[in-house]
Amino acid sequence: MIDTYLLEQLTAVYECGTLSAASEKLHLTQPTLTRSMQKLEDIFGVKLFERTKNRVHLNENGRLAAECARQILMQEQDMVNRVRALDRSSRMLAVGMISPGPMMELNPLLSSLYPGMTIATELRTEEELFEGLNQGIYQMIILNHKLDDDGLSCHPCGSEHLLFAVPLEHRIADKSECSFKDMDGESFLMASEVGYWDHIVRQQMPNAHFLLQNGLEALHELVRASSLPHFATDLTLRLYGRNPQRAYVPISDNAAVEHFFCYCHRSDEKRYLAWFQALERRFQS
Amino acid sequence: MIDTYLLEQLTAVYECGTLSAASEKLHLTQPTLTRSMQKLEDIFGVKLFERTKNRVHLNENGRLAAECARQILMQEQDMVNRVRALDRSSRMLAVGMISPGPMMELNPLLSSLYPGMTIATELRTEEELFEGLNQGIYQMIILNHKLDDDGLSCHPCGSEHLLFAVPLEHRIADKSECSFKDMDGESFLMASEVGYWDHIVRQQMPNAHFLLQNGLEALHELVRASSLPHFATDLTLRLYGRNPQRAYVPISDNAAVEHFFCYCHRSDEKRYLAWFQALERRFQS
DNA sequence: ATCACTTACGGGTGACGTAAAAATC
DNA sequence: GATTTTTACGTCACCCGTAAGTGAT
Repeated sequence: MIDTYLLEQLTAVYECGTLSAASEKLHLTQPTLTRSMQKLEDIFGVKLFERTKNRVHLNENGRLAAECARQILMQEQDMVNRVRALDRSSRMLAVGMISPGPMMELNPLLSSLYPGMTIATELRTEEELFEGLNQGIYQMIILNHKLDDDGLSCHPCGSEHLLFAVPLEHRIADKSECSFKDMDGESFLMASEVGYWDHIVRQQMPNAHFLLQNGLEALHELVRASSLPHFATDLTLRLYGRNPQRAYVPISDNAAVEHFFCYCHRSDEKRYLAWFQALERRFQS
Repeated sequence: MIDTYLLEQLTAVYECGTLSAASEKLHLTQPTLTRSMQKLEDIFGVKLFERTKNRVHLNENGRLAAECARQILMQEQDMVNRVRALDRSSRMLAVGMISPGPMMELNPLLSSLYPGMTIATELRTEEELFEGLNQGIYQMIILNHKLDDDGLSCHPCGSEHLLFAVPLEHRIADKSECSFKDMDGESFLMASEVGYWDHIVRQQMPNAHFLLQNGLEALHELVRASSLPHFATDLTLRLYGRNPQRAYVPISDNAAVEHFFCYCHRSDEKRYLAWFQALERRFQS
C-alpha cells in the first residue's frame, strides 16, 4: 500500500505546482521529492506527470491521485480527532451551553449521576456549539430553542425568566413588572458570563449601557457599593437568594424568557439515559 | 501523520482478535505488532487496548480506530484503482455490451472518431456492466433498455430485429412472419456470442434446443452443411448479406426486437461528445 | 547566472527479526 | 508445557540530505 508520507508530498506538489516550492513548504530538498514522485508513479504503474526538460506538471492521472490523497489525509486527521474525542468522552462529560442558567442548577445532579466523570461546561455561540458537538468536543449542548434534527436527541431542561434588580428607591421598584423599552437607555451592571442573555438585552435595549464585570463575586461586590440596576433571573434568585437592598421586577417581554433544551447525538442517547430520565422527571411532568 | 503500515496492522489485529494471529496473517513476528500497537497508542495519546497479563483486547477507542483504519485503507485501494482506470481510459476505450449487434455496426465509426485509442468490446450481463462502468473498467456500456439515472448519460444507438433463418423447404419458409411459439420445440444452430439474445430465445422457446457454436465462421460452416434453422437479424443481414439457401422470416413477437442505448458517466460525456453526436445524427433523426 | 529537475552516493532513523523472560491457561 | 505478550538487542531497509550534472530561461 502507499505510505502516508507519499500522500503528503503529493498533495504538497499539487498545491504548490512545482517540486521546489513543495520542497520548501515541506522542509525537504528537491531531490527527495523527485524520488518520491517517481516512486509514486512506480507504485501506480502509471505516469502522473508530464515532464518537459526542466519542468514537471501533474497530468490528469496525477491530479486525480492528488485529490484522492488529500481526502485520505483529511480522513486520517479525522480519525485521530474522533478517537481522541471518544477517549475524552469516556472520562469527561463536556457540556456546551448557550446560557449558563440550566447548568447552574443541574450541574450537581449531573455530577451525582456520573460520579467518576469530570464535568466540564463552556459558554459558546450556537454555531460553535454545533461544531463542537459534531467534533466530539461536547457530549451535550444546551440551546435556547427547540429544533428537529434526526441525528440529535432533544430533552427540555427548564426555563429562565429575566428580572431587573433595582435599588429600592428606583422609579420602577414598586412595579409588578416592567418592559425592556421602559428601561432602555439606563446603565446596567452585568456579569460577562451570561451567554445568550447578553445578546438579548443588547438587542432589546439598544440605547442602554452595560458595565461588564468578570465573575459573579466582583459583580455582587459592585452591586452593594452602587445604585446602578443589574439583572437577575428566577434561577439566580433561587440559587443565591435575594439582596434586601434590591427590588426585583420581572420583565414583561416574551424575550425575557428562555426555554432550554439539552441535545446530544442520538447514538450517545443510551449512554446518557440516566441523565435524560432525570430531566424528564424534573421538567416534563 | 499515521503511517500506512500501522493502519494495516491495526486492522489485522482488529480482524484477528489477537496479536499472534494477526502476526501470522501479516507474515510478521509478534514483537513487531506489540511495538506497532504501542506506537499507535503513543501517536493517539490514548489507550487503544485493555491489557491483562497475557492478553490484549481492543477497547472502545481501539475499535473505533480500527474501523477508521479499515475505511482509510479501502479508500487508498480505491485511489489506486481509480487512477489506473483513468490512465487506461486515456488510451483505451472499453465498451461493455449486453448484445453484440450495435458495435458490429458502429465499431468502425468509433475507431475513426478516436484514432489513437484502442477500442475494446466485451459482452457481459447488465449487472456486470454497471459494476464495470462504476469501476472504470468500461468507459461506456450498451444496454437494451432505457433507464434514467442522473449520474449516467444515455444515447440511443439503434435497434435489432431477430429473424428465423430456415432452409428453403422449411414449413415456415414462405411465411411473411412467424412467432416464437410457432417454432418452439425445434432445434437451432446458434452462435455462443449473441449476448442477451441467448436469454431471449431460451425464454421465448423453452422447449427448443440450441446447439451452440463458438465463432461465426464455425457456425456458418455448419449452416451450409445442415438443414437446421438458425437465427439472423436485420443487422447481420445488412453486414454479412443473405445466404441464398435460406429463407429469412421475421419474428413477430415484441421480444424479437431490442432497442439499444449507450451509457457513460455524465462526467465523461464531453470526452466522448463526438461519438454521441455521431449517434444522434445516425439514430435520432 | 539562475532556476528547476534529475542522478549518484552516503548517513541515520526506524521497522523488523531473533532471543529471552514473564505470565496465564 | 503450551500460548500470548513484553522487553532487549542487532540488522537491514529506506528515507533523506549533499553534491554534481543537465537543460531551459
